[in-house]
Amino acid sequence: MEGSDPIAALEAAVTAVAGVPVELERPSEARHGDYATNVALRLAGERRQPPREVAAELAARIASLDGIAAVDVAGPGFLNLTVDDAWLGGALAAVLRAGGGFGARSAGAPERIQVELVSANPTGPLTVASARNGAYGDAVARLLEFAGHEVEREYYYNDAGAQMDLFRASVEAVRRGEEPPEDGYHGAYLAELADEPGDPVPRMLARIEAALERFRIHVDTFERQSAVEAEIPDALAAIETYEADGAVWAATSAHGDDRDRVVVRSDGTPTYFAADAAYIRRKFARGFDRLVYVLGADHHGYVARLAALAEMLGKPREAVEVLIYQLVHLTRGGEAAKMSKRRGDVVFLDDFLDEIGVDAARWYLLSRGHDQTIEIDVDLAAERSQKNPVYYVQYAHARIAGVLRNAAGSRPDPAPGAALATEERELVKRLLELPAIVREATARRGPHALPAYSIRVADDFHRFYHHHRVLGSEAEAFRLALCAGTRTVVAVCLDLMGVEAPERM
RNA sequence: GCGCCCGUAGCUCAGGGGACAGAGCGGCGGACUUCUAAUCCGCGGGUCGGAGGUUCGAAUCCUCCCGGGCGCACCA
Repeated sequence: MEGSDPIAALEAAVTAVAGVPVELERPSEARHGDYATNVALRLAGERRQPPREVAAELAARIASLDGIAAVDVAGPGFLNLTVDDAWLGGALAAVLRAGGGFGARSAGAPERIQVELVSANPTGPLTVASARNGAYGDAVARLLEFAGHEVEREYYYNDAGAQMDLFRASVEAVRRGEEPPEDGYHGAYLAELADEPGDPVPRMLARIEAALERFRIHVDTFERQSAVEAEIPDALAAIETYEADGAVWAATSAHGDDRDRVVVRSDGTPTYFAADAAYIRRKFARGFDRLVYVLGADHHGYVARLAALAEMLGKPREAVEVLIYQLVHLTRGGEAAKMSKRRGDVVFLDDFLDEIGVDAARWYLLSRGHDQTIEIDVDLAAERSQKNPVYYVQYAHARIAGVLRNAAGSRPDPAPGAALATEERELVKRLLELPAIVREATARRGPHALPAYSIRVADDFHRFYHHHRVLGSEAEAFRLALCAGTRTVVAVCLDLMGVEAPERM
């Protein structure tokens, strides 16, 4: 792993000198060197020595490390390291050797992980709210796979129960030429479902699956609520329950929940939470080490009760991970667009994709932290699609692909033949950030770091490209290697986001 | 009332203990005999919601307050 992460290797070398873990960061200012660490400031306290004194002592020893051109003590006691060109060349060689696996396999102990995503009931087409769930959940799944875990994507849906009865009744009403029930479903899609005979639910589900595939989300397994409900008695026997007020309760408050939850109503019917219990038990029985739920902010109350269920089933509560994303607010022409499925004025995923495209849609939905609500003016997103930064990044990839096509026959060589220019050094250093970016994005379940980082990569590449000729220059071999490394890094980022890396634009 | 999330540039948002706070869009002004100008370069733009606290050092951590979003079912 460290063999393909030059930064981690350098950090390990400096750590060996300092005696405590060292993290290198990239200073915002060029005069602060290539990499900086505050380790001397941290050590000063425990050594009861002035920080700059500690720094000076460490600097002398770090300066003799392989690849270090200079070490400066700055400010209150920062150590600013400058690496030499040969080190950067070696690092670039490591990127090229790793190829599409650069930054991958960071998981110490690979797990079997299930990511449950979208799980919208098939009572209508997917909306943009589900699109955020899907884009986010799928990106997290891709990150986990990239880290080396075995990941399965699952979609859970209701195929029986009151809402589905109402949905079927709404379709039936349309077939009879009547208005759907007052509290039923009303979209134009009902007419299409009514045109064909039989149960509309499987066809609605097929349409949803097709929309997800178009959105580049492949669901491995679909789980039906009716199948899960059949296992409710077994699940209730496996957890702590008691009777009170004529109902059966699960003792979730003993496991971190605010209160206990009813699992069987006083009329004898099980609650939705009873199905949750059966479902989570079934998931564990299928052999997953970790269960990831991707849920909207309106479900944040589930976190405690699902963890409680895991504990009651004898699993560590950390084995259930509930990822909460904030809601998507859509506006159209300044007016808030309604998101209820029972109204006709919703924005469906397919329409959204028609307007702004799959790449821009995925990029846009992933660009914000999942803890942040998103506001999208649908008209604006469509109108300004050319200005979406996704094209800026894709263009970098296409540009490189073009150069490499034209360079056919010419051999890349990551060893610098001459002193590297500023733009070349900056670009190499940028590429080397990928493993840390990916590790952190994975650990924090925050794929929004990827678009932010890939913009910086594209930025550094476009600047390099503008200032330096690749083909026919004296530095052609090195620059071709730099182009190849950049293409790899951009392609890895785009793939983790589910965005295409085009060869031409 | 209780719980979760969020207040950073005109707008949409990054940054989640370090050195003068960033990007995109929008505004203004420049650059193509060129491997792709979907590019590059420059200018302007900020009480990081407010007040305390911890720290050598706070947009970042803690407390309180203000403002916004979302939840607090024997619904699904």
